[in-house]
Amino acid sequence: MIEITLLDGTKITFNAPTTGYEIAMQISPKLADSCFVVYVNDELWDLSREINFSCKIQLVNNKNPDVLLPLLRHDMAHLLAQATLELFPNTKLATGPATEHGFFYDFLPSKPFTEDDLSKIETKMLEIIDRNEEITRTILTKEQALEKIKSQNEPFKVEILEGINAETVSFYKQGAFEDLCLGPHSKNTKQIPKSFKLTKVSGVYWKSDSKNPMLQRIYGVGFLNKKDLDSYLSLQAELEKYDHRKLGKELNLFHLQEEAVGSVFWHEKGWRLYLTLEHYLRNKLNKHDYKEVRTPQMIDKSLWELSGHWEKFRENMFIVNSSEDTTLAIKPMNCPAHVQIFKQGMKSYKDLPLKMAEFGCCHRNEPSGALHGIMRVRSFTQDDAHIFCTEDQIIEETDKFCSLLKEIYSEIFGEIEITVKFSDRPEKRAGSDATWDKAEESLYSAAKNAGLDLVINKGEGAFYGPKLEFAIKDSLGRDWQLGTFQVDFILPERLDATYVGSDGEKHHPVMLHRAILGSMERFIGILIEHYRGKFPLWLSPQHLAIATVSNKVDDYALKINQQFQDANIITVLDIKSNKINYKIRDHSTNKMPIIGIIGEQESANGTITLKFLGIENQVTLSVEEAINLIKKNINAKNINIEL
RNA sequence: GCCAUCGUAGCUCAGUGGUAGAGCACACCAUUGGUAAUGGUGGGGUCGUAUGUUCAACUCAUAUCGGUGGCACCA
Repeated sequence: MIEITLLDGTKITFNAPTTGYEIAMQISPKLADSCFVVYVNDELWDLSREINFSCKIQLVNNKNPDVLLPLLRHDMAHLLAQATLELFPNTKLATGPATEHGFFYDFLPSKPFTEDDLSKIETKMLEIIDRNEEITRTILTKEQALEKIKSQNEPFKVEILEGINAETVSFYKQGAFEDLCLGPHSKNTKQIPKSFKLTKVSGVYWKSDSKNPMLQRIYGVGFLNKKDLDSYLSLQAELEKYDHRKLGKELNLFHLQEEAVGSVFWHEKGWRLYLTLEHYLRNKLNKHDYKEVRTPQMIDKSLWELSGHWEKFRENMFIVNSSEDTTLAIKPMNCPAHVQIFKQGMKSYKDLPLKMAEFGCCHRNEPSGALHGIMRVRSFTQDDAHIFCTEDQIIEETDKFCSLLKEIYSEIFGEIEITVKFSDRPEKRAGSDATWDKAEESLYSAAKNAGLDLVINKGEGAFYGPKLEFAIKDSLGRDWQLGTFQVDFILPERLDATYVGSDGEKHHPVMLHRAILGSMERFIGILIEHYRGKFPLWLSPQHLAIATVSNKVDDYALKINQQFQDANIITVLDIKSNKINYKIRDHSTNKMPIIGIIGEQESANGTITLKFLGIENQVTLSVEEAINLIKKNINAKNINIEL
């Protein structure tokens, strides 16, 4: 006898093996119809799979969207593969899982898929849903499965199967399409909602390895219903408006052009933003014992050979042959140069920790496909610093860094979601296990101590030490690394940096590589998207537009413009002969935080009317009051204007 | 670098095998108007670049450069 316990504790008994579907039918045919899969003792099973033991079950229908959605997306992936094979029979299959918003399937097509093919495939997918094909599961031994797949001439499936460590494997079949798959799946194709859309086609390397042949991946997005799909699609369209490349052009912050691929032309407004950030950061560094330096842009090859970069990083370095016997490299990073400064003169343990900072301009010859607006460029400036310290100082320095970073991020962003990854020892590494134990432990506990939620990134550390990576999502959900903190036991030794310890002996210091913003370019890109171009007053490249109602008050406007400028307020004087309506629209669309309106009333009273971006109320103040109000908000780094 | 895709005026975009068009922006003229576009006139493009097919190429083909979406890369 089989006893089935339902979620509410109800027990149903069967004399023979049953299925999820039969159980649901016993409760009500309507329920059975609405269900997709069933939890059997916390494992998801197909409804048609035989249950031959007593267990706890939970039927899954669209009241369990978190469980159902990934399952349906997996159904959609199979549907995609089936449709593609029907249209292009010579296509070879790789894999096709569900993703965060949909699904994909990887194929080796006989002729490359183009975007035009997507709509054909999509139509075929809808057709298969209407055919209402039963989805069935069969179990084969590994040998049987291998024979089957080989007869189907599916080389990638063979490779997948060979990598599976199990005696039996499952296949799922719908119509003529059959796929090696763990499952579970819905009962039939009719159950798959028609709320999906094929979005893009991309080349992908088999097993994500660029040495392998390139397959083609077809991506789709999929949701429980049409409404969810539509709201996802319109949200994506909305978010595109906040792309930093679009806003950078619209707000006249910077541009890129093909004669300088991967390098930014900063326009006046973008550069003002850059300088504001740099100035802000420099003040922070001064308050935290950092010493700012400046190192050469081009350094002889011999130093890069010593540091190991010539061997490991040469592909990405720009090389300059300045004469027949001299080869210089434009620096791709600042660390070796900072070590050179450290090495000047004799250092004592009393000099440690020594924090050397540089707004270091680096060049890396990134692959063309990696470039992305100002977020990934070939010429960029790191807010770099290296902390030379003893092993015993790692914990405290990590702690100080984390709290400084948190302070800076919260001042700049206000509320923002940041993920912190902790990358520990990779397989290939330098240094002893004892050293790694110590480095990982100190970094981990210090980060925890600073209140950071850590995601463990197993084996992803640098070869010279563990690291913390601070990452953020852009407006379209892409992840970007900002800050970083890395423990390095290797470079000081390689470049022979030493200090004299209290024992009178020479020792190699530990080097902590750290950046808070990461690169100025990427950070500004993130900042543009985060604020959607509407920067807080203190970061805004311009503070106040002085707009006249008519040319009768030009003289007054000129006079007070000078007063604001004398108070270090960045103004734009607009005495053009446009109507005030036009001027307000113009400055508002350009995200000017404050518009100062000057008409005959203001001129007569020695006042200015301030209108704040996104705020209904406006105020009329004396020029002096207005200056104080603006200065107050700038100095307080308020995210929103406080009147 | 790889797969797909795109490249027309400063910007956003339309367009056709017979050497191009709109709106905004810009210039000039008129208007001096109090809270998100005042009206008129005008200038501006060898249609990314090169080669080819053709009587004729912005349109078709090939190559190349650059952008975009992914993949790989980001020590």
